[in-house]
Amino acid sequence: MSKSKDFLRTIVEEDLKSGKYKEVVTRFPPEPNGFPHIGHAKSICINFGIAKDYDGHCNLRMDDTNPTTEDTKYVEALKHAVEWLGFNWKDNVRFTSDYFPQIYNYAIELIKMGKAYVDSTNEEEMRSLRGTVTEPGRRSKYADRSVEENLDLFERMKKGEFKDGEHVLRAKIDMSAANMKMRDPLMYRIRHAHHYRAGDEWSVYPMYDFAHCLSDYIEGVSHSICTLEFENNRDVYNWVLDTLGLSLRPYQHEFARLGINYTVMSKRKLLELVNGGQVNGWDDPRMPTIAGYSRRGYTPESIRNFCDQIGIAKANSMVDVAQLEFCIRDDLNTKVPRVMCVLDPLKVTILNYEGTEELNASYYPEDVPKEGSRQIPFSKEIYIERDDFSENPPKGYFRLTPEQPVRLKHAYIITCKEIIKDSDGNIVEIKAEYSPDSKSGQDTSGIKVKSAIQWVDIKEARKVEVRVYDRLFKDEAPQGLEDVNPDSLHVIKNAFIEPAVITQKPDERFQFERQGYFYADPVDYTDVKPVFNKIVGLKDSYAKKKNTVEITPKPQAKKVQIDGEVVAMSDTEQTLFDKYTNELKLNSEVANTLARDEKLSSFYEESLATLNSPVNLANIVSNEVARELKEKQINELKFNARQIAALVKMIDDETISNKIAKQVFEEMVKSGEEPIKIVEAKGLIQISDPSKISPIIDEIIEKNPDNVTKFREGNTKLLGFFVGQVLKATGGKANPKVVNELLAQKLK
RNA sequence: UGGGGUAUCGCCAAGCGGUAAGGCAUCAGCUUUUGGUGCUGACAUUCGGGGGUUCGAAUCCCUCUACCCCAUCCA
Repeated sequence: MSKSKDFLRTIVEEDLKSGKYKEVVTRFPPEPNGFPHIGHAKSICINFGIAKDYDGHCNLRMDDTNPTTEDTKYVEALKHAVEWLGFNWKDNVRFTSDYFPQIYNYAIELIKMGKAYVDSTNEEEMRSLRGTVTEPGRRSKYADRSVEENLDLFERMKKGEFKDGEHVLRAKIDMSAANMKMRDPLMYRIRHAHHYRAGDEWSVYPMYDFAHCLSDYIEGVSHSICTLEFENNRDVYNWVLDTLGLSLRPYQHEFARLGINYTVMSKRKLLELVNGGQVNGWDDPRMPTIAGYSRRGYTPESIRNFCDQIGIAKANSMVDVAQLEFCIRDDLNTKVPRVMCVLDPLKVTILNYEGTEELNASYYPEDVPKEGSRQIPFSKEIYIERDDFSENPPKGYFRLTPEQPVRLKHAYIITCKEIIKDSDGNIVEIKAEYSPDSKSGQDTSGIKVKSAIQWVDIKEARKVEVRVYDRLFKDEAPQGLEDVNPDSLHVIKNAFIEPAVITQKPDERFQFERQGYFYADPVDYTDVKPVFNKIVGLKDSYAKKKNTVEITPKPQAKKVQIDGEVVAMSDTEQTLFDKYTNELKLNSEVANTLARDEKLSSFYEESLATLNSPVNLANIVSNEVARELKEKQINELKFNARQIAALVKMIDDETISNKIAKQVFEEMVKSGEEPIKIVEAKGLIQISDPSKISPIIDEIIEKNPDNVTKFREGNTKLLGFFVGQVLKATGGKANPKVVNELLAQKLK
């Protein structure tokens, strides 16, 4: 649990601490128009996870405002996905469609306020009136309709008096807004369609932008978490709630959606796979759907863990599928029984063995703290994996060869005596001999083997079907069907497994020793015809080494960045720039910053009138003041130019250090207090007396012997560490220049 | 092109002016009757590029670049 907090949890914590909300309420709000995939899992883990972490609650809400795409079967799949992942929603499942009456009333309220109007422009014209990203839009002629007319029209829209598309209800915001979403967004459209839940009651349906924020509000949601593509919609979200005067309301926060390499996540592309027959339905074990992972054998824990590991941020990213595979291996490693299964059988006859015996074997290796064992039948004729014998072994081969004995796991050591081939030269059988005194657990043979391999007794083994999956796409960032891997499914009809797996059924998931993790297919498995899905292979450093092709070292060409052209200065800016560099001796960068920004230059000039310290003044104005002026006007600032001059005066006098000056500045930004008062009140006067600083340094040096050694060994960047420690100990008041000098002497 | 975002190791990702966390992947070594697991170690003199401010910058300022989102009566 030492994991650092993500930005959402940081926000939630702050909001709880500040008392903005008493309780955190989140929601998972999918539209029930498709099957949930692992991207939904991320969202589920975030929303339910945050609610759980802060003792709040999370609702499951179907965002079902579009009657033409939604269906009950998706509602069920979504509910099941949340449950499968191990989360509980508060009370019943919510439906935006249940809020239709309330949402409708809010629309009426907006009309009455003159903030919404019925527009009867056709679709095409509306698009052209909306303008483009660079050109402002124009309002339609219907925007001036009276409140009464709007009310009347809207009611008749609801009653079903108009055809689809004849009218819409729009918010009256700003047709020239830079944010396209704010150009009088649509709030209602006419849809004469049957809603899977609301039936035929409604002829008008609210749009996402209107319904979502209100649904969040109605449910008392505090943190409305969604993906990055809704960033632009946030302004509408806020506009609706603010205009309606709804207080104690939710705020929207966005995170980056999940991408995994060799995988597609879009509903449309997933649907193409299903419809195109590339996979066998939504729950095909190769699909990145919850149903697919579940059928494949992934555990809810592993998916949750994965969502935890990848973190939450705002950068678009592509997670390596290896991270997911690690999670399922990691989970199953400590849980699942080990059994023996031969996928590609090669017959071995043990010439010197007669009769049969039962070998006792634990289901779990020593490092897994679980109990349980079974009997494994053993006799003269067994199967081993074809891969585990090599007539002409490559270097570093640990398994059975004509010269090299091998242990049969849980049984005896065997040695190859004869290789039987068919007329084509294919190996069909191995004749071997066993060492009677090499029995597992009581080996006195003294024979050293390099490896222990899995095997099954031919007579007692059960035939099983094993489905081995490879990644669905051959491209790391697949675009569509053209990138599908044609060999993503291998069905092995004649694999052989030890009988206890079928008769004892110690679990549903197994590790087939040395091969990977497998899952009894929940749909097709029967005792008569057992079917197993391969969940994931074991890590295989031998196969990896073998397959290592000399990858041509990429040319590592350091990417050259081309600098764009800087906009030329205007004449006035140029004059100012010249004055700053020539008369005031500012460096060109600072002069440039100041000269190009009218707010900054005027602020600077004003401060200069009070104090003749052009360079220091310029520095603080072009750096610190610039930050405050980015989104504000000068008259919105709590401090003024005279106060900045007073602050700089103290730096010039060496009353305070630059570091303290920044601290004082922060305070001025917040309170507008006089800098001198702040310095006095907080006792921030700089300590430059070496005799006061010296003992503190001694103490720090004494407390950090390791770092002192490292420093003396040449790790000079540690000087910063020591300076930091001393400054921390003095509340930032020590004169850093003095500290540096002293430190350099003492650490020598 | 206006606006809104984002850039830290091969892939994720912390970091909020004072020693560049952690996970995955990779590579070594030890352990091992799974070429698994476990353990140990290695793996960013540097944070998209360039400048500036500072004793000190991934963090503050300026500037450039690249990528993502927005002009559905979808969500």
